[in-house]
This record gives sequence, C-alpha cells and structure tokens, in this order.
Amino acid sequence: MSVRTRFAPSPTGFLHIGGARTALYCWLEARHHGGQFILRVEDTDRERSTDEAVQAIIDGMQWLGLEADEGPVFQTARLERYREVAEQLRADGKAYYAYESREQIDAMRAEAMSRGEKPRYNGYYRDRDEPYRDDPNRVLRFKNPQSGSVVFEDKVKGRIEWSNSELDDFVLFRSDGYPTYNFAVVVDDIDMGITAVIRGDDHVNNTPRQINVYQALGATVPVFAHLPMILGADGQKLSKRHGAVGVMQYREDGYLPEALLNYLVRLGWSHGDQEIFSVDEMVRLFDIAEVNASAARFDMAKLGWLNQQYLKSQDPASIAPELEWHLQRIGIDPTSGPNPAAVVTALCDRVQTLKDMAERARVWYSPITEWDDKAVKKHLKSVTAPKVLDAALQALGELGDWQVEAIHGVVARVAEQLELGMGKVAQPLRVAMTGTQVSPSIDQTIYLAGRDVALHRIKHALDLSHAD
RNA sequence: GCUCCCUUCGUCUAGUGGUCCAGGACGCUGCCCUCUCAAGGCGGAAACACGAGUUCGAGUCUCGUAGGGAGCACCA
Repeated sequence: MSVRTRFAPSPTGFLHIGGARTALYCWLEARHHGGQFILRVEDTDRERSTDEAVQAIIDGMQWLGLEADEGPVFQTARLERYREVAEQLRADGKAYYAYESREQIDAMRAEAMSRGEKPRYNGYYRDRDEPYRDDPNRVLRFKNPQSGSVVFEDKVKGRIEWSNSELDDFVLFRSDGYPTYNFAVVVDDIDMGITAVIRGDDHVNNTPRQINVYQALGATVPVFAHLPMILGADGQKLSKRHGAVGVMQYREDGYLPEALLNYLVRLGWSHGDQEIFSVDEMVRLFDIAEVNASAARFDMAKLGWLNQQYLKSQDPASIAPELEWHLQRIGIDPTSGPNPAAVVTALCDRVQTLKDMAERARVWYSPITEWDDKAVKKHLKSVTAPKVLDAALQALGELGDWQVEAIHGVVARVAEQLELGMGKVAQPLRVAMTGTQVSPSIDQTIYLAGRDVALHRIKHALDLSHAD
C-alpha cells in the first residue's frame, strides 16, 4: 500500500513557520516513499475560517514548492458523510444522544475539578438510550471504552500509553449540526486512505480518543508522528507579537524558498553532519522516524547564513528574477541599470538576503543622492585623489572592452603609474562610484555602473575633490 | 488539579553501553588573506539539567527531582 500523508490546516490565518514545517515533513514523507500528499482544509469552525486564509495557505505552499497531489478538500463539503458515519455509530450502539445544557456541563466539570479529577463528562446519558429529540442541547457523544488502555507507537515520541479511564465520552456532533474536530479528522483520514498522520504535538492528547473511533469504525489505525513545536528565539511559543509571521513574509524579507526549506528540514531532523540539502536530497534522505522529539528554537542568524549559501551557490541567472522582484518592490526599475544577474555575482558574498541586495544595488540603478561626509573627506579630499580620479577617467574613457577584467587592468595600471597602493586608488574611485566607502571589488563596482555613468561619476568626484 | 510529552555548547544538532577528557554547523572570538565590506582559510572559548540505581563500564538503560511544554471544549 502506498504512503499517503496529508497536511490539514484550519484556515484561520496565514501559513506560519510551524505549519510550513509540518507541511514539508508530510510532503517529504510522501515523496520519499513515492506516495501521495494531500491538502485538506479543516474549515468546520465557521466563525474563524476565511477564504483569504485558504488562499494564503495555498500561496505559501506554492512558493515553497510543496504542491499537493490531491485537494484542497474542504471539510464543509463533506458534512453529509460525517452525518452518515455518525448515524452508523449510533445505530451500532457506539454513540448516543445527550441533552445536557452548557450550564450543566460546566457544573459537571467544576465538580470533577473539585474532586481533584480532570474535568470530564460524567456519562449520564450513556446507557439511557434516549431517542432523537429536537432539542437545542442535543449532541451526539461517543461511547468511549471504559476500561483498558490505548497504546500507540508514535514515530517521533515513541511508545505512548493512555488509560481509557482518562478519557470521557466526547462530542461527535455538536448541537449546531457540525461535527467536532476529533470526529471529522478520523472520518477524513479513513476515507482518504491516510497511512501516516503527521501533525503538531499539540494533538498527542487527541490521538487516544481518535484511535478509539478508528476501532469503533473497524478501520485500520494509521501511523502517527507528532512533531514538536517551533519556538521563538526567546524560547517562548511563537506568537503574533514575536516572530509568528506568514511564510510569504520571508519572501518579502529576501529569503529564497530553498533556504527556508533547508532551514526547516534541519530544525528537528539531521543527517550526520550535513547542513546543506537540496530538495532532491531531502526527499532521498528524509525519514520521519529520525525526527527529534524536543522543541526547537527558530534562529534567524542561521537562516541568514543558509540563505547566503544559496545566494552564492546557485546560478546567478536563476536568482536574477527574484532580485528583480525585490528591486521593483523598493521602487527601482530593473531595466534602468545593469543585468541583475551581474549584480547577484557582485553582491552574493556581501549580503544574506535579497532585500539587502536590492537595497545595495540601488547605486547602479539610480543617481547617488547621499554622500557620506567621512568618505568624501577621507578619500576625495586627499592629496592623491585628484590624480587618481583624473588618470582613471582618462584610461576608462579610452577602454575599448567594458568588462570586469579589463577594468581591473586599468585600475591596476593607474596604481602602478602613480606608484600608489591599491587602497589609495580603489577608495577614491569607490567613493566616486557609490558615495560610500563600502562596495564590491572596485572593478565590479565600476563595471556595474556602466561606462557613461562611471565616467560621469568620476568627473563629479573630481569636482568634489577640488571644492572646499 | 489531573494526564501526557520534552531536557547534550548561547542556538540547531551528532551520539542507540566502552572508539566521548563528547563531534559538526550557526553565532561569538584570535590570526591569515585583502582596494572597503564581505566571502574564504586556519585556530579558540563554549554542553551531557540534578540525584540515585543497573553495570566491570552510562550522554546512552531504570527510577526519582527540578525546569519547560501540551492537553483536559458543542476550537481546530
């Protein structure tokens, strides 16, 4: 039987980092075994589910390249099916109607708490066999086994045993006619032929009661793998106020999907000492059983390092379109300057994100608007600066082949002729080109400016070097 | 309160009873390289939560303690 996994988010917000990792692990597990990965939208909470959230989740998965083989399947489209299965359970005597009001339930819980027990339903209607009544308080409850225990071998957490005496008769169908999560998931996972349920470990506690439903239905219980959560840098749960942003925010912040995927796969899983994994390698090497059981913190510094590894190792031409996207985002027309691929080559050793790269590429796409006073004073007002600029202006103007190599030759010759060190030559030119003391190597910096702009800027710098 | 889960350098992790005075990576840091900034190269500091037990031998097994987390809904 082929491996089938599913990612089942509830559409109440964007695809956050934890969800993205869950989706990745589900996707990898399916791909690794040549199985199927299914997207299911758990939208039975009508109050909080939105179409925008559904779209945001799909967008996020698409950006990461985690395409589903089936779905999205919406739970709200399957209501009839849940009713059918619930009715079957009721007819088999494995579920029953209960009519307590909310107040009665609350009182029941409070009483249990006061006895030092966990808040539970007391099973008042369990054996009463009350018929269906049109009552606003009517719910359908599951007859959970009252003795024995549920044991399962979690792929991540190991063996987990749960005594049935800890479980109560939970609600299958709410009074509003919608199924509860614990019931709908089981029906869905059975119908979809899910063989491995991979989800956040906040669901560990739900698993025993879900297994009881599988058994009541005579279905095969799938394999479970509960993933530990991802914490913020401070060790606290990711919340809206720190770090809980959608994956698309990472695109906006200048990260490559490959880098995020790589970071996520290593957060809780490893393969020896290897740090860099292409998607193909992940698919080949990933094994859900090797995932760690403990929670991990999200470390932006390492994500940044990884992102740069990808910036450096991938073909500049393949990164260029993404850089163009970022240039446009900050109001730069990518056609108004050098080929973005050449910019990637020049800056990939110097930035960790495409957002920073776009920002630093600005000098080649639009006029210099700010001059760093210290840079001007130190490198343009020096005694040798005018000579350097003048010689460079001359030589670059006569240069036939506007290429990095040729420009490098020009700069070197100027240094040689004036008997100056490279520092004395490169720095004035750098300030001339960028208005600052920091940029890629001087040959690349000049090359990217283009001949016209380069000559124009050197002339302007010459003026500045003479001015008081 | 009850049940369940987790615990190796600051962080992500390797480690499945001896090969561990604990390895790698990020970060930090020293040196080298160098036209700036980076990148790169070579070094360094830095961890088995604690206590018992099992064993000839424990980071690795067992039990307790402490700390952290999740759940106990007609929310998923």
